[in-house]
Amino acid sequence: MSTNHFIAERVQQDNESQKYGGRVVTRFPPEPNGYLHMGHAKSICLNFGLARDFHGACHLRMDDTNPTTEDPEYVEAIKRDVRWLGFDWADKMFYASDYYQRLFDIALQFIDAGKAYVDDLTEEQISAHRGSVSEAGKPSPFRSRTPAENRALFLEMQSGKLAPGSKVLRAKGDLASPNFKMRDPLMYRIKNDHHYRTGTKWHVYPFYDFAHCFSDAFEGITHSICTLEFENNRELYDWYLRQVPFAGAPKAMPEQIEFARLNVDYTVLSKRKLLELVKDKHVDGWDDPRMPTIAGLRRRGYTADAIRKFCDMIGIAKANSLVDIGKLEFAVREDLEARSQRLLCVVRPLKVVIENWPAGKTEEVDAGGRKLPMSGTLYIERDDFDENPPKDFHRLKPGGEVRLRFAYVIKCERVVKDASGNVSELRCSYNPDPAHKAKGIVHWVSAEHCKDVEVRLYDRLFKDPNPDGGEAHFLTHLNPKSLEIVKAKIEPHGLSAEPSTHWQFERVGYFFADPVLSKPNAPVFNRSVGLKDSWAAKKEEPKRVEVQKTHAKVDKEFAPAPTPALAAKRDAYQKTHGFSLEEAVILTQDETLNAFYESAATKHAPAVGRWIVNELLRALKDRSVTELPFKAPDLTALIDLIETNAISRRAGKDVFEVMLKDGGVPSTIVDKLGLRQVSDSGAIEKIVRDVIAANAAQWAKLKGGETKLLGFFVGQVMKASKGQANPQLAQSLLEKSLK
RNA sequence: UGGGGCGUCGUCAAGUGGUAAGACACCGGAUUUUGAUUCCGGCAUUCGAAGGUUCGAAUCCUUCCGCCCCAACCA
Repeated sequence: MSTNHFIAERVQQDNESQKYGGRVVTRFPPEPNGYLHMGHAKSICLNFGLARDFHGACHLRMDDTNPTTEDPEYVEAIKRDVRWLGFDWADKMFYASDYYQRLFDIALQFIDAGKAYVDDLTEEQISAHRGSVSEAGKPSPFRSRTPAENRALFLEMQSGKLAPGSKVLRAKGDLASPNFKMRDPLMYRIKNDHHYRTGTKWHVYPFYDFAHCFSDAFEGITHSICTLEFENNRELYDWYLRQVPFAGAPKAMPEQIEFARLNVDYTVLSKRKLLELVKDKHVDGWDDPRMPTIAGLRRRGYTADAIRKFCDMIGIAKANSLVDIGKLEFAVREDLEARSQRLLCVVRPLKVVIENWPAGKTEEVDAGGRKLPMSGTLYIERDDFDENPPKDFHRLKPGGEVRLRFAYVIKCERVVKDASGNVSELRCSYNPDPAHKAKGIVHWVSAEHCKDVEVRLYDRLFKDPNPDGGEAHFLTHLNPKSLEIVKAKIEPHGLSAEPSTHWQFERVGYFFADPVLSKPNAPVFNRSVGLKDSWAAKKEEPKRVEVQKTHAKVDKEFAPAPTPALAAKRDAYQKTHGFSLEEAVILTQDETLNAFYESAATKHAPAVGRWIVNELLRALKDRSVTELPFKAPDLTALIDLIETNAISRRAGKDVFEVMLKDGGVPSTIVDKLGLRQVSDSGAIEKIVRDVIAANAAQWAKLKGGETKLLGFFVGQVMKASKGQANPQLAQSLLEKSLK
């Protein structure tokens, strides 16, 4: 797993700052309510990969807080799949259900502290009370119950005597928060179902948000990585943790980091949908080779190495994306290419009789180490013969020649057809000279010696690249031809294939001896993936739609100035200092910023204004200018240094960074940093010469006409001078040297 | 409509003011008794759009556009 993504970077930073004392603990937290799929593989590779690369640990935790949907079968499947993918959680196997008591105690703490209450509202009422995007939530009439009352009620919820849905425990959040997750989140619900691990001990079960953050904290997780849809939950994650005096909080609290979940075209990756496929028998179980589950891929013949390679290829980022399934297939082919023994197998046989073959003769031909029996009657692939072939067809055609792989060249003398006009047999002759050349090669088996074998040709489960995407239900996109079972003719050696072994059927694809369907001497082969077929691609007509980009011009809209006085200034600034409308708008958008500008603009007003618009705003983000460690006159002084050419603008930015961080007087900072603009052409000329010498190859390219390299050279000169050179001067000297 | 995110090649994805990485796909060409593999070469004058700041912008500022997520007693 490569570790150059933003999450690894965050972990690295935390290590450097010693936020967790150098500890790195991640976790993979599946809920045992279904089988793991490719999306989980991405998360597993990420979490275990991080732990490995940073010498930390990755916990495997069953996030089992819902007795209704969970099952021990899934726990076993999950463990098997993680292990198969090549990861080891050592002794770090955990269950959220083991934390029920601790979680319950924390809930009691919330209650006693007046931070949680038992609510009798119905589900619909709670929803209605939550408010909307434009209005705050309304408090539940039960929000003001006393801690004692809430405690008694919560204990009663746990007694088992209450009906599910009759009461919930809620945290007192912020009903006015723009984040719905904060509007009195639910902590516990009543469920009287049997739990697969705790049986009937519990009648209240914690919700995800409440259980997950504390589970992480209990285990000392440092980086709690989840998918994008939990971004809104992060505020609540942090909030819950801060409410309880806890080891590490708030400084070393686990941090939740989100990344984009995996989407792959021509398939679905949601446990709910996969469960539907299994339950409604659209596939043959969770490990059906058409399923994108780890178990399905494994049975299809995909390897753990290939899946890990695929996860490496797609990277980790925050943009929603739909990955081309071809990438997975590439990873699979690459891996299988190296590890598969070769076999000759004719999937759709066409009989070939070699008329000049000596009657009754069997010859053993050498096929790279193994022997292949050859006789006068053969099978070749139906697709390898075409009566009316397209241009560049290298295979068999009437009167044409083709080489039998590892054997002789044959020539098609006659085509035999059945009553309905279908080609039933080819009459051929062979050329006994093994050195005789032919353009194409074809695989074959001897009719007399070959064996019948069951081959399962799997194709993508859905016809549509994005079965989840459109209006239609995903099942309507099911590919009716996702499985074709054929009886193939295989060379005798093929029968010895042990279950779970990988093979390449030459010119056809990679196949896997099915671990459950195969019998001794009767393997069943699953097609893992076909060979890359550039001939098939060539036959298809090119289809490429040019997308015309539209360059629409947009008019800017600005909010009116907050006060008439500011509105007046807005006009005045444009007239007196030559500001554009948008610059004037920014400088008059609020009183404080405007006051800051006014008191800084005692000199070089346009430059001061532009600096505020383009530099200060970036540094400010959501802060106010009053929080800055320096005052308006300091900014004036900085601009003065730049405008009078005492320092370069580039150096001015460095000074500004220091001011932002520690405050201080610009001229003092300039002295401390040793920044004085170098406008002496002799000094710059020397730097220019050095830079040219050090980058001879690029210089040659620039001389050759790659003008964009000029910027690169200016940059190098700036760097060499520590930002002190006058860039215009540097550029003109470079241009002069160019001639 | 409030909030949280995200827009870089057909598809993923680096890039953090100084030459637009890499991979898949695609297109050549070489080698080949698998139209596979391997090898070599080509593939973003431009980063959602438009303006601006700067010697220099994918990166900083402004406005606009598009997509995803959030008002589950699921996780």
